Formats: sequence, C-alpha cells, structure tokens
Amino acid sequence: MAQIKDVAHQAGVSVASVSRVLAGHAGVSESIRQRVLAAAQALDYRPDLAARRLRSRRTDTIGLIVSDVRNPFFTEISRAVEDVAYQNHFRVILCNTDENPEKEAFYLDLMRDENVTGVILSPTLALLADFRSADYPFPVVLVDRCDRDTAADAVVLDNVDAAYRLTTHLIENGHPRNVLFYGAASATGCQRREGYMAAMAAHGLEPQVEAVTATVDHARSAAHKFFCRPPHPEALIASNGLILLGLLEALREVKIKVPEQIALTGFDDLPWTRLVEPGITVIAQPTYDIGQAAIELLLQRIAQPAQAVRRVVLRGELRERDSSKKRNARR
Amino acid sequence: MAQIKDVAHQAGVSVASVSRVLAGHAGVSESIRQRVLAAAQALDYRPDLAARRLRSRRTDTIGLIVSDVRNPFFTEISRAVEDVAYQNHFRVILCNTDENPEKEAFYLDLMRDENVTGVILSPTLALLADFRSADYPFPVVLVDRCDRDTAADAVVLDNVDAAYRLTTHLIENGHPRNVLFYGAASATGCQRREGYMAAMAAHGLEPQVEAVTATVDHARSAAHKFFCRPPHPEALIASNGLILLGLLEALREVKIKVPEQIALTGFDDLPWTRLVEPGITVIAQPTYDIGQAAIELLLQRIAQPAQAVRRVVLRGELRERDSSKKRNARR
DNA sequence: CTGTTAGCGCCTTCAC
DNA sequence: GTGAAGGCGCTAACAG
Repeated sequence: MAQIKDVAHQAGVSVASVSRVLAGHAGVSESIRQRVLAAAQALDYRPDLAARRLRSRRTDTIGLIVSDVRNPFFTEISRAVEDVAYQNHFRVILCNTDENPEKEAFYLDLMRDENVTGVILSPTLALLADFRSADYPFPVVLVDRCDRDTAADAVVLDNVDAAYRLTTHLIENGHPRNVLFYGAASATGCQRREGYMAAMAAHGLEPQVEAVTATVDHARSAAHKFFCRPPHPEALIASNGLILLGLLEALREVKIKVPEQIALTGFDDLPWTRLVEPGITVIAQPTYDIGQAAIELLLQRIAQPAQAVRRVVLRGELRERDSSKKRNARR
Repeated sequence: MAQIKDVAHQAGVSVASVSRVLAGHAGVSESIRQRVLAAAQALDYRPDLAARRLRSRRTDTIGLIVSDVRNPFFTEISRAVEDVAYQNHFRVILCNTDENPEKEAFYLDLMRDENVTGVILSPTLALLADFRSADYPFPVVLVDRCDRDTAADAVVLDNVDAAYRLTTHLIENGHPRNVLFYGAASATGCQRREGYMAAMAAHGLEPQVEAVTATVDHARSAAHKFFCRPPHPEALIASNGLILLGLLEALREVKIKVPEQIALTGFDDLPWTRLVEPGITVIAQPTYDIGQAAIELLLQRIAQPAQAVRRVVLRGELRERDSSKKRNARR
C-alpha cells in the first residue's frame, strides 16, 4: 500500500505538496500539481482515512438513528440520506433503536465515540421530552419527530393538520363514529392524535382513541381484542403504516368487511394499500423528500454551525380510495 | 475530551498501564487496575477511535453492499447484519448499487479506502462472473447471489430447487401453460429461471420466460405489454417480490382476474401477498436468517482467515394460497 | 510557492 | 509488573 511519502518521492516533491494537491488547496504550481497527480495515479495511492481522521479531527461520517429500518418509512429515509451523503463524500452509520431509550442512548454514545460529523435522529418520546441539540458534541437534525418547542433542526410532516384532514374526510363521508389507533410511544403518533381530537371536537363528536405499540403484531392483537367487545365503530384510523396493516389483518381475522361494515384509513401510502380490495384511503408522506431534506439540513448546519435553528414541515397528501367511501348515516 | 494521558495522570500511572487495563490485558496488578478504572470513569474517558484505528490498523467496520435497501428482502438482511455486527462491536457501512456495476466498483473502492474489516456483498451479474474473494484486500461474503463454482463464502437460497418446486406446484394444480417473469440482471433471477426450465422439461412442457428489470415499475409495464398480445397463459411466476408486485398491478390494470383467468405466484412472502384477494402463493425466503448467517460467516472468516470456503444454502418454503388454486384443464 | 517538522491519540515493543 | 518512547500516516503550522 503506497503512502504519501512514496508519492512525494516519486514526484520529487515534499509530502506537504502532495497533501496540498490532493486536498485541492489553491496555491500550488501547475507543474507540481501535475507531477503529484501522475505519481499518485501511477502508485494507485489511496490516502489512509484513519490517519487523515486522526490528524484532521473530522470523520466525514454521519449517524442515522431510527427505530427500525424495516419500517418502510425509515427504509426510504435511509436510502435518501445515504444517496445524498455519499454524493457529498460522507459515510453513513445506521442504527436501530426499536424505540428503546437504552439502545438510543447506547447509539448516541457510539456517535460520540465515532466522533461523527453529525447525526440524523428520530428520537424516542423520552428523549424528545427535553431534547436540546446543544447537549451533544455534534449537530443533530431530528426527523419525523419533533415537538412544537424543540430547540433543534428538524424535518417533519404536518402531523396535526394531516390527521385533522383525514379525520374530517371520514366525518364528511358519513363516518362520525370513528376510532384512532395510534402509536403512543412516538411524538408523531401523539401529534396525529391531537389532530384527530381537534377534528372531532370541531364537529362536536365524541373522540375515541386506542394507544398501541406501533408494530404490526401488536396493532393486530390490540384490534382483535377491541373487536371482541361491540359495538363496533363506523371507521378506523391508523396513525402509521404498520398499525394500518395490523388493523387490516385483524379485520380479516374477525371477518368484518371494509367498507361495508367499517371504513379503514391511515397514514403511509404503502404499495399494498392500493392493491387490497377495497383500496385504503391514506395520508401519503413524501418519505424520500423528508430524508433528503434532513440530510441537506444537516450538511448546511455542518457548513454553518451558527445558523439559526430551522424546521422544515412537509405536507401530507390525502389519497382517497374506496375504503372510506361515502355513506349515509346508518342506524 | 479526556484522553489517555489524563487518565494516566489522574490514576498516577503511565499511559501504558491505562492502555493495558482498558484492553483487558492480563498481568496488571489489581491495585493499578482499580485506580485506572476509577480514573477512567471519573473523567468519562472515551478512547479516540480514529487514533486507535490508525495505530492498530483495524477499523472494526463492515461494509454491506446491496442493490437497494428499499427492496424488502435487503431491508431485512440489513437489519440482521446490523444487529449482529453491533453486538460484536462492529460498525456497518451500507451502500446501494442499484445493480449498477460502476456504483458497485465505486463502493468496493470505498471499502478499500475505509480499510474495512470485511464486506457482505450482493454482487451484480457482471461482477459475479469471475468473482474471487482473493482479489480483495478484505474478506468478502456473498449474499443472495452466487454461482455454483464461485470461490467465495456465500449465503444463498436454494434458488433452483425452490423455483422447481413452485413451478411443479403450478403444473400439478392444473396450470401447465405458465410464464416466468424473471430479473435477468441478477444471478438469483437466472437460477430461478433454471429451476423453472427444469420443472417444465420434467413435465414435457414448453417453457416461456420474460426477462425484466427487477423493479416494480419495469415489471408492471413489461407485463402490461405482454398482456396486449394474446393468447394469455394460465399462470405467472415472478422471480422476486418487486416483480410480483408489478405483475399484480398490471393484471389489475388490464382487468385480468386472479385466479379465475390466471394464476399468480412468485418469490418473497411480503405482507401484502396474504392481504390481497386472493392471497398469493409464494416461496418464502428466511430473510433475517440469511442476513444473520452472512454476518456470522463473515465474523468467522475474520477470526479464521484461512478456513475453508463455506457456502450456506437455506431452503425456501412454499406457501400455498388461493392465487394458484387447483383447476381442471381449460380450453 | 515549497519544504521541514511537530504532533493528532493511541498501542506496543523494549528496557527496567 | 511497570514506564518511557517510538511510531501508525497524515495535515497544518511555520519557515524560508
């Protein structure tokens, strides 16, 4: 493995000049520049990143901490972050917390040990409660989850509003007695609950919510139990794609028909939501955009550490399908 | 940020002793060990990984190179690899090639620059053609894709056999005129094609295959075109989950009914395959297991660089559902 | 504009 | 059993 002094020797210059040329610093004569480039190429020189990182005190590494990449929402975020990061010569370290604050703390410690340049984080509810970027030795951009008053860069959906619109859509389509199944362990779930409550209140309706763990299995079994004690509501809302899937599976198990007996709606426009019969009405999140916005925000913050805290709010889009078809009031 | 000399000073010992204690080396007096541990704790000392990596020449980092994490198959692999890697104090760098040999080469170069401890790779067809682990400065474990004669550790499904079983299932259920849509850009797709051909030949039937790019969009439009020129076959097989989804979307577009007019089957037991009506018959891959086996194989190889090349073959499981329901010969 | 040199923080011989 | 000292390969002052 050739190293910098070999290149210097081959080009007949000092290591400093090699370093300068390779770092793209201005103020090097064209003649030296050419000789260094030629020598580096001839020797197939690759700078030792460990040495560079030790000396320069920068790692060009970004941490991405989410609950679970297997959640399609985070899968897409992850892909977007990686695309943009690599384009900018950064590496990405991906970590899954499973909504477990201990794992989260472990990975945040790891980020410190790695001396990462920045972190994109989807925090647990516990961590978000009194989260401040300033508590960390690296810039942090929150993604998907953020409170109104959180002092940190963030990229989120307009959760309250989107849930309000989705709930209103149900009400206007003749489903006033509806129930929200929401992921109580995340800020996002809570905000969607808020939007739901507001929409119900605006129409003078009685809200009903079921807090669940945001996994397919838990949502399914919670819904299964729920349907064992009638009366059944006229419509369901799921606060994310995993819960939505769990609800649908439960409805199939107990043989309640959508949309004849119950309407079904939720968040996340996953492929299957338009393949099942009937298609499911959802709020589509611009997931790739969210991830892209997050990494871009982080790169800006890295370049300008002192810039004002920013929040990017993206709008969810209501996609009406047959699972919430209009209906006259029953009973 | 406290460093090793601070700990040494605080403990009243030399940096060498601190290093020894923290590395868990034997032959340090209990008294020093205690003082060092106390000092490290008191100062919240974290070893600088960049310095350690430069000095030790090991990065404890693993590269994971796949075509696209958004393919649920690779999402799950990724999660498995990360779980096991972190448990063993390794980091993971994830890269997406999009089946593009140039990106693949770029990321493999990056792995070299990063001086990774090992790589888990799902190679493009082009790279696999004459792939040899020995050509790389780090151990490589192939995942999902591998030829019969490839000289490299690998973890794969029993592709030929699984396709054979799936095809036979169709034939025995009264669907002799079936067509395979396969991802021609991957070894996996080609091997599943092989199993398909073998099963058709064994029954004296005429095979028919359509090579597609393994994305939902391309599979959909290819299938759409396909259905514009009758006669239609009695059954379809998709060589992976993305293609399967594309086929189903196309069938919906042209209003061909499953299973009445055509049977539909494929690989990958994704959540939606049992939610659509009818449920889709598939070969389920033990995806998490595949990822887990790959990282474990890599860790073994790292520990024992000279051990014999290993191949782990996992069995796909046929899950029969209504999309391939038994039928009497038509016409 | 170019070269010399002093570390970045740690591990690991080597003496004691 | 313990400490002193020399690098790992590179970058960034500082001279010239």
